[in-house]
Amino acid sequence: MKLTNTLTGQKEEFASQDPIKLYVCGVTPYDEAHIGHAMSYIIFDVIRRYLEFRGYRVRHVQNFTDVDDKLIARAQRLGASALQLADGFIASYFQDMDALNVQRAHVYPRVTEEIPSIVQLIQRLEERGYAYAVGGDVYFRVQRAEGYGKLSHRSLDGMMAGARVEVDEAKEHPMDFVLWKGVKPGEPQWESPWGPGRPGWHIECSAMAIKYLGESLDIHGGGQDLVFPHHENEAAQSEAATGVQPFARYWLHNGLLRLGEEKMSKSLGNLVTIKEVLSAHSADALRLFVLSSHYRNPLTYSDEALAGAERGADRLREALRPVPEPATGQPLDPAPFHQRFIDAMDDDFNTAQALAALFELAREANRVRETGSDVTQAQQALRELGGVLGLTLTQQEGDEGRQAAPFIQLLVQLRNDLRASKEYALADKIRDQLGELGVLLEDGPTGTTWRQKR
RNA sequence: GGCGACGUGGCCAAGUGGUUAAGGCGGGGGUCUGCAAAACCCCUAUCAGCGGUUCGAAUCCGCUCGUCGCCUCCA
Repeated sequence: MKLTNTLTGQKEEFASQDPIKLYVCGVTPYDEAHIGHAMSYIIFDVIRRYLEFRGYRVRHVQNFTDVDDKLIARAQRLGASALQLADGFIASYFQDMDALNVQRAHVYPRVTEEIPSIVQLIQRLEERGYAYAVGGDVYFRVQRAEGYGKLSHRSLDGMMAGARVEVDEAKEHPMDFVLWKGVKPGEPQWESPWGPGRPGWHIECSAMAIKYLGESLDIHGGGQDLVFPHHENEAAQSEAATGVQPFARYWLHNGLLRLGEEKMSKSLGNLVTIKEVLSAHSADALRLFVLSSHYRNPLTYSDEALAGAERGADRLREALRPVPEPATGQPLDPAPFHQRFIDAMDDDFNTAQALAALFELAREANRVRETGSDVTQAQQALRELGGVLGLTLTQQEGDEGRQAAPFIQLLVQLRNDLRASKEYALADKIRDQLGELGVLLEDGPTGTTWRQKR
């Protein structure tokens, strides 16, 4: 199995360890999760599912950064506490992830509940000469960190040349970053050896990862926008504190979702929330859309693309229709498709190629079932491998659908009586009008079936 | 300005040195059907441009053009 490691910039053989220690950077819960988040968490969900499919055990930890400037600012604007605001958006986040069929991590540590470990880690850095206090703040001493910039492949000099580095008199070096922020009026605060305050941005991930997974991780993941400064700083301070290298053996980063020609991001305000997408499209469609390109490449969102993905999802679902009569022909052997799926996924999680194998399996199953072949094994394989990609491939009928079912069935029977007596005009009218209500009728050789359109 | 990624059919998107350049969506034609729908079959590209390396390149190198990302909060 091979995967591309941001640290080396190379596609490397994945040297297995069991259980695999997987840390994925979570969200700052100050707003609804958007489809950029969906993309990232779908990708890491698939990576985890595939590792498990390949027989590894995976211990998956994902944080919530529930103290942060924007979270505090928003809470103050709304007259709520930061904690309340975070609680609400965390609940909403879990709703979204459940709806997307994203498996839950084993642990979801929250910054506000991990302050002691964070303080301890900063103390360790201070003892080892990597941190210094100025006023109530504590900074990380970037110049002392050997190899700083190795993850994002840039040098301190190169970054300084960017000229957008703000000069702060308090800091020894402009790139030094804050580990502990001294308290400001009206902000959440905790006691510490440096006075009351709260953690800086990057330190929480180090503290939580080390606490729940140990001093060296197998895989650390997140969006490409986190490579610098977040992951760079996380790696630097973790290695500085523990002396263990590397902090993470494999760094995996997904490409960013774009809307039009720009990245979708909170600061640009060009967001589409997960809830908005799921009100119009199925989770399978969103997953198919995300997985149809390679996870490291950027992807451009559009409603048309989602609609296309929905059609594709429909086709896979269709292939799973039950076979009514007992099949007599040669059973379809899914093994070659199974193997193609594995070969694709083993190669840096090439989900696009893996999906191609599934589509071809679906087509082959549809093709041979018409000649009476047994496709139950093929369907089982499609279901299983689809499941590895987190696809449910089921029609999600709402409560309305379930309640309307007997009435729809009644209309279908009535219409078939009309068809039997060749009253096609009326029969078509029933079909058309049900269609307008979102109910699709299909007359097959074995009878009429119906399903809901989205 | 520094670092990096990308440019493949109408759209999305795999492939990264050598059989007929995956797959999805869309479009066209057909089979099936009372008609549809679904399903299936057939058709729909020479890989941004230029130059080079090589027996051979979409795939390696250089240049040009274009797009995007990071360098500041961000999955």
